[in-house]
Amino acid sequence: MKTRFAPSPTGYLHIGGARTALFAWLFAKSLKGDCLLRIEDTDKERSKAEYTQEIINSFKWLGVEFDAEIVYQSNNATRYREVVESLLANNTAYVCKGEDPEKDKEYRDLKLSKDEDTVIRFKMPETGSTAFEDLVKGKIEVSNDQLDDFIIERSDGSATYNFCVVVDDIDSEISHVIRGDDHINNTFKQINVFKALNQIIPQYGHVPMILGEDGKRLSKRHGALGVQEYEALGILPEALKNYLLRLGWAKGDTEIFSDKEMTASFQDGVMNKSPATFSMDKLLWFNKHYLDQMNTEELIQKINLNHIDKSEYSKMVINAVRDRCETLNDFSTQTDYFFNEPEIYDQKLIKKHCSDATSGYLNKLKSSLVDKDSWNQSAIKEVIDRIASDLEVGFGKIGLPLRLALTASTNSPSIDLVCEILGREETIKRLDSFLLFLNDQEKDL
RNA sequence: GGCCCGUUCGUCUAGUGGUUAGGACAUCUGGUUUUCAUCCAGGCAACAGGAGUUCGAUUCUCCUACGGGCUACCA
Repeated sequence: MKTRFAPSPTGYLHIGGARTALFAWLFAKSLKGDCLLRIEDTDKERSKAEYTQEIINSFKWLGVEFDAEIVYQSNNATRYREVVESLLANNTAYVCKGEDPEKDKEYRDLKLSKDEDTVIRFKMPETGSTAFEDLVKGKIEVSNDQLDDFIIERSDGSATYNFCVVVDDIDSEISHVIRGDDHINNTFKQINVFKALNQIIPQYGHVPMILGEDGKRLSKRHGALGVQEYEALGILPEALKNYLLRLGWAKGDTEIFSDKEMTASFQDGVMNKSPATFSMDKLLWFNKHYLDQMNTEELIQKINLNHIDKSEYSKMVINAVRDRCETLNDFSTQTDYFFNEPEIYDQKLIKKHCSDATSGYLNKLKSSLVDKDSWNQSAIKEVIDRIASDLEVGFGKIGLPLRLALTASTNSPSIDLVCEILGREETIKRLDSFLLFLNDQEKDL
């Protein structure tokens, strides 16, 4: 069996297209079949080669690998011409002059010759109905009088979408067409072309669309981000894939599916018939899950930050902050102060956590830290605890200013751990800078 | 307008002719905690509406409402 995904290169690959592709691909892979990528670039005005490249890159990143060569419809013009001729020959298509849509059918048996003022229309059956058994929606049927004689070849001699699709599906021997349900109405037209050509009609499965967080259909101009933008946001491909899979497909209550599990269980799950609303929150939850699973080396490689390398120091830093990161990008701000001394302190935080007494506390702490014989998390905690109880204040009166001094933030791992990782020298140095800063502040007041 | 598709907690969904209608995300509460997180425990919350079939419908049928799609010399 063989499926295909057929985007038109008129923009980047957005999340909806990616999901449809994922379903088509998974459907094929779960049945040990092939899935083809076909670029539908018959619209010369809007199709761009750079979009094609972007689409290809997006799939590469996602880990969706298509089989065989990419098919470009723009390469098939002669083939389409040939098939149009055969339709003309067996009288299932006709040349039409068509200024008036009402009168199109009057040209059906006129057998005009083609020129630059005419198009070629498909001769749709006028009675009966066209029906098919959809893989996800069940039986779908429409009366043929609803279908019109659509154009298959433009006046410039180029073929149109609903016709090209059929020719390519035949030539590529596509057995199953998995696509968005916005194509349901096209299916009726296409089925009739298959019939006119005397070819086997593939099986169709129409998957529902994705809606934006506001409930409106997701589109390029309506909040749909490109796959590459999720990458830029620090989303892992496995997280996006897993999330997309669960958006519209389910196998019981299971949420997490590895690549292998996806293909293994795809046929056992159920595809939903209704459109689903995209949720960034849930995507982020999947992302955190896959981030948690990753070992430190892998993580360092994926984070791809200049200051993070394979050193023990980097590893300590990563492991210290990973709990509070849900995207790859979060590691940037979360690790920054381990590599760069804070330069400015937030006034609001200073006001909130520091008082006149703070300098005194911190000076005491500093001298104890300087004298402390060992330098590790528990030893440092001991020192802070002791000073706090000597001074008869809570841990926060000392710990919070210390955190500010070292990280310029109120969001960091345990402060004793931060001290340990930073090292004694750096810790004292930052403490000194902060003390100086506090001193200057008092003068200003 | 015509045609096609759809409708279970706020969101993603499971599920069945008889269930306390289950899980996940979000949210709320509590616990752990030196901050922020993480983590753990618990709570709130749904079968669109109306007929019909049936001993019984969330489940089957029809209608209505609402949502989406198509209706191009776009794909």
